[in-house]
Amino acid sequence: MTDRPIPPRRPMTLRDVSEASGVSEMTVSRVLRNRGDVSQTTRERVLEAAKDLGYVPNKIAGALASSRVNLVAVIIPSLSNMVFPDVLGGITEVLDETHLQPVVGVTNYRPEREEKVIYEMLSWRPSGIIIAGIEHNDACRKMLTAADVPVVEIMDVDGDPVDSVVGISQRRAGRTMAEAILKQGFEQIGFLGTQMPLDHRARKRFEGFTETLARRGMEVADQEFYAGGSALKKGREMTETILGRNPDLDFLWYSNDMIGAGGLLWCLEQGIDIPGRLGLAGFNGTELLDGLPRKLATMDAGRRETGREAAKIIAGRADGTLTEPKRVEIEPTVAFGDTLRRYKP
Amino acid sequence: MTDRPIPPRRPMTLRDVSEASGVSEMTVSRVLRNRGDVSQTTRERVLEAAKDLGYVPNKIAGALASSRVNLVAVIIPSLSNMVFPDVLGGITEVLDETHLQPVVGVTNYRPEREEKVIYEMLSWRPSGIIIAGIEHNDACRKMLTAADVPVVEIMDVDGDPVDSVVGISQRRAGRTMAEAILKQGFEQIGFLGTQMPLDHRARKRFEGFTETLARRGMEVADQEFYAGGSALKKGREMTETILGRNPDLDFLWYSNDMIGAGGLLWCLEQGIDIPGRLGLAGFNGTELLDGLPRKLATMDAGRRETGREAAKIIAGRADGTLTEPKRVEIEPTVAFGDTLRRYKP
DNA sequence: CTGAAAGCGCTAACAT
DNA sequence: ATGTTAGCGCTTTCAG
Repeated sequence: MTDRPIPPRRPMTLRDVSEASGVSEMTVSRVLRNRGDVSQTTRERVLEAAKDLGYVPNKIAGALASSRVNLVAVIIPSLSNMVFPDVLGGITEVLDETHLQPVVGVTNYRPEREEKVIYEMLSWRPSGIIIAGIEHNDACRKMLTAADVPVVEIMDVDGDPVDSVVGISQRRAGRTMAEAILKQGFEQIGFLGTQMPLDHRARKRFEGFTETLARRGMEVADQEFYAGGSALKKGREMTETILGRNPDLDFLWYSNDMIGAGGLLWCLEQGIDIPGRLGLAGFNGTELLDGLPRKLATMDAGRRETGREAAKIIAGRADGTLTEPKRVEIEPTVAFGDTLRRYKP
Repeated sequence: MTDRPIPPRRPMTLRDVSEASGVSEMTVSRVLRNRGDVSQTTRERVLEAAKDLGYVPNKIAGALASSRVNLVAVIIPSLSNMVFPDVLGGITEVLDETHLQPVVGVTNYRPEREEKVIYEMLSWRPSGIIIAGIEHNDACRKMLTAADVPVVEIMDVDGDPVDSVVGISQRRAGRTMAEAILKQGFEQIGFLGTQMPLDHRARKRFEGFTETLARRGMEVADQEFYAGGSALKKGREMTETILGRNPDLDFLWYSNDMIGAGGLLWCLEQGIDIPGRLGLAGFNGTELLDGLPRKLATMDAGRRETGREAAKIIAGRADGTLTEPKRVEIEPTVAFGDTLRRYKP
């Protein structure tokens, strides 16, 4: 056995497949992209050679040459929020039918991270951007506009979108919830939410809520906020605190289902009559609520549908089917569950 | 005002910044990458021009020229599982200190999707791959090996890793849990889990569990599986079913905390003495459990730490600090909570 | 400290 | 149906 020096391992290229199959690089490229007419024989020969070598095309080179990138940037504030995985599910569902691929970036609700993530994503020249929220700082807006890429802002339609927008009106959601609560005759309403000045969606919801109360000459009787920790536990604690401070409250609205669930559990343990003595509602329409002792009222924000619609817009833009910015407002629906309806219908 | 035809909008390049700043493309490139010596004056001039134009470098071209990509592919089965966002948190925490960027791909526990995601990710020539699980089909293993990229398989160390591996031994976790349960004198043990032949980690855990029982001449008295739907609700239903069928059970082990929580809630409603009459335990050490009426026993799988260690390995490989494959076994710990300890310590 | 030339691995646009 | 040529926008390398 001769002892020839091993040449340094060079990354594999089209050329290797070309040589292995005895076909020009161009034809190999055609086969690998199912493009143009290639004879059945050549096609098979190439495919076999490629598979045999374990060849994976270099999309970096491909993208540079074709100025086409099949990536869709999805920028969201958090993964642990329950709602974002759902949106992502809707996006994936639609993109799976196309040649497009979602790529996720997380900002942790921090504007400076959002800026960095957008910059980073844009530097890969994606086919589209789906981004949570409609509030972005100037730098972000500038980048998104200048990039000349389809942009879909999601989960909030109250404001001035960069391009397309899909989601519920958070303000309207707040109003609708307030109306539902008032209609049931509740009057002393407490609000419990996250301490997040940067969660604009929660803020707008709250604004819509108070606005409707104000129109009837009412206001939120008490509020309580939390940050960090187990949302379920915080829900308990905040509920105990707010009711301790203000025993006359007859309704509690929670800014998300998880803290609402915590509150519900605590109230049941205390033997509080729900919803006779105290009504409760959460927000998001989380699946989780199905397993609680009593079904917490909530509001479905159409997360999955939001994801689907956003993805459809990007896909439409990518294949030229769609050329204009689009605005899709999703209708949020109140789920009364067992904790909001005081009077039997 | 003259009516000159607007030239077609061409994507912005280094050249535009070069012209705007009156400096060669090469120097602009140097400034933008903080590379080499550039005079303070030139640097500022370039930076201003770039910012002014809203220039975002084209990483595709950069990566092609330098064969350096700052992306780390993170491939996980699901986002709605609670555990993966935590791992991702650990990964991000470490990568944030570097120039590397995580990019997430989701497989939905489907091997054919895993294959596709790996292929797609590899085609972008990432600096590393972090992938959940150690079980991959031949095509996947072949790609991962051939790619000549640092690979870290996570969350399971029982098997033959492609390269590096970080996580708990799922089998050992099952054994440890069995020992803890037996030590408390429980004897009629039921198991409740997900109906997922492809969730190898759950399977191995179960195998370790039964193995330990077998060593004492015991076996799992009954089992129940579910697929899809609200885990909390399924936990309730399964618990009712299994206890209905087999009232003599004195312990239930759930393959995840969410169904465990459902079971716990149901049992408490039924007035079952926990853990006197019936012991319960989940798995994962989820934060969620903090808010339950009683604290469910569980096992912390060190998710965040797993993410951190995996990211450290990739970072080390990327900067040349680390050259050998590494194996990091994380120690899972039993959290007794209020539902496992029969006798006060 | 700055610039010029060559080329990364692929594909568009033409040949043939 | 297949091959040839000329870049894509950047970075590497080498010269000033």
